[in-house]
Formats: sequence, structure tokens, C-alpha cells
Amino acid sequence: MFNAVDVFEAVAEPNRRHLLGLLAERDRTAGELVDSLPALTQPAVSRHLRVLREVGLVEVRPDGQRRIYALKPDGLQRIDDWITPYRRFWRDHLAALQQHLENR
Amino acid sequence: MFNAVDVFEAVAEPNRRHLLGLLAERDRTAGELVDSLPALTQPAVSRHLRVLREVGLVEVRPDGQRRIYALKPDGLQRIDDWITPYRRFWRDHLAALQQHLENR
DNA sequence: GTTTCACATACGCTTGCGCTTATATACGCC
DNA sequence: GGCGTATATAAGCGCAAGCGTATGTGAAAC
Repeated sequence: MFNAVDVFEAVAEPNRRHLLGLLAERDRTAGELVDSLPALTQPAVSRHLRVLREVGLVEVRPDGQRRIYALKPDGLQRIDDWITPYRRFWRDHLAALQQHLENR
Repeated sequence: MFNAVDVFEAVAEPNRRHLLGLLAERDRTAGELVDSLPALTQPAVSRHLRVLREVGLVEVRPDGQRRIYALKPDGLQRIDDWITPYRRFWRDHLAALQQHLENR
């Protein structure tokens, strides 16, 4: 019924990356996050937070009638793991460039 | 007129990640890449390759009537740069876990 | 030049995303 | 209880992504 979203798709959305950036600084209430995206309405931000929750990038804890969002430490690791094998490509490239500069 | 696609969106598509994976092994012709995705038609794969080209993740060189695709070394670096500040989160988390195990 | 092969593009279609407005839920305060 | 505040969900819509079929382009072989 609902399409399961994966981490890559979650992170592809600029507004969601913005939210992650704020949560990297410190935990925030849903209200604070809504205020941080003035171009969007409250329900829009709420939906983005839902997506981030569902892929395990953030977690919520209730605080009275507020809801405090926090970054979940290992969520982005899946992307990092995926990138790892590719990392050597630009490392090699940079190394070759370095070599070239030294040898001229 | 054309919506500029960014790297994150390009990588969000599973078929495109599949193509990148193959190109990480070695350069391939468009035809080989088409064969690697039997669920898709040739035009579908061609369009995915176009997206990967436009965001600078791959490059093409002609070889007679073939077109040889190759991974572009620094394309994914932008994603890696973005992840970097977050990396310490799961590092810290793992460290805390380690600490906990040693102290029990 | 014509035919064939390898690949890209055009077009039309369906589906899902992200948005807004409206409404529900749930807590705190009186 | 009733009311305001904080957040989530429902409903509906526009638009773009991704797909397939059909067609264009350009090189090679004859």
C-alpha cells in the first residue's frame, strides 16, 4: 500500500537534506524544523520527517505535546558503505595528478 | 527547459546504481550495459546513461559505431563530501558501544 | 547508395512525489 | 469538561520520472 522508501531516495530531496543538516547540529522539535523551512507548510515538513523516520535516518521522542527529533547515528552508514568501493577512483585520480605535478 | 538533475537524484535510482557498479569494474559499451538490465529496454537504459552523463558521473568515448562508457573519478566525491560531517556520528556511536563492552 | 548495426531521441502514457488545504489526534491549561 | 497549541494524517492536485513503442542518426559493410 505504501511504497517503501530507501535511504538514497530519502536523501535525494533537498529539503530533507536541509533537515538532516539542522539535526546534525542538535536535536530539534518538529516546530523548530517547520520554522526552518519557511517555503513549506507544516504538513509538508511533517511528511518529510515521516520519510526520514521510515528509513531510519532520524528518531523521535515525545516531550509533552512536542516531538523532539534526533539524528540516528547509523542511518547514513548504508550510503557510506555503498560509496566505499568507489572512493579509490578519485583517490587514484588525485594521486596521479599529484605525481604529475611533482615530476614536471 | 530541462530540469537539471543533481548527483543525489541520479544515484537514488536503483538501475543507475547498478550501471555505476558495472562501470566500476571496467569500461563497457552501451550495448553491454543494456544487456546487463534485461528488465529494461534499450531506450530506457540509454536515458539512464544520459542522466549519469549530465551529472558527471560517467563519460563516453566513441569507438566506431559503439560508445564506450567509463566511470568519472570525481563524480561521487560530492556525495562523499556531503556525508563527511555526518560520519563522526556513527563513529562516536560505535566508539561508545565499544567502550561499554570493555567496561562491563 | 543501400542496408545493417549500435545507439540516441520523440512521444504518449502511467504512476508516484511533493505540495496545499482541511481535518484529526493528543497533550496542557483553565 | 472546553479551549488553545503542537503535530500528524487525509484528500486532492499538478507535475515530472520512468517506462515502452516508434523513429532518428551515424558509422560500417557491401
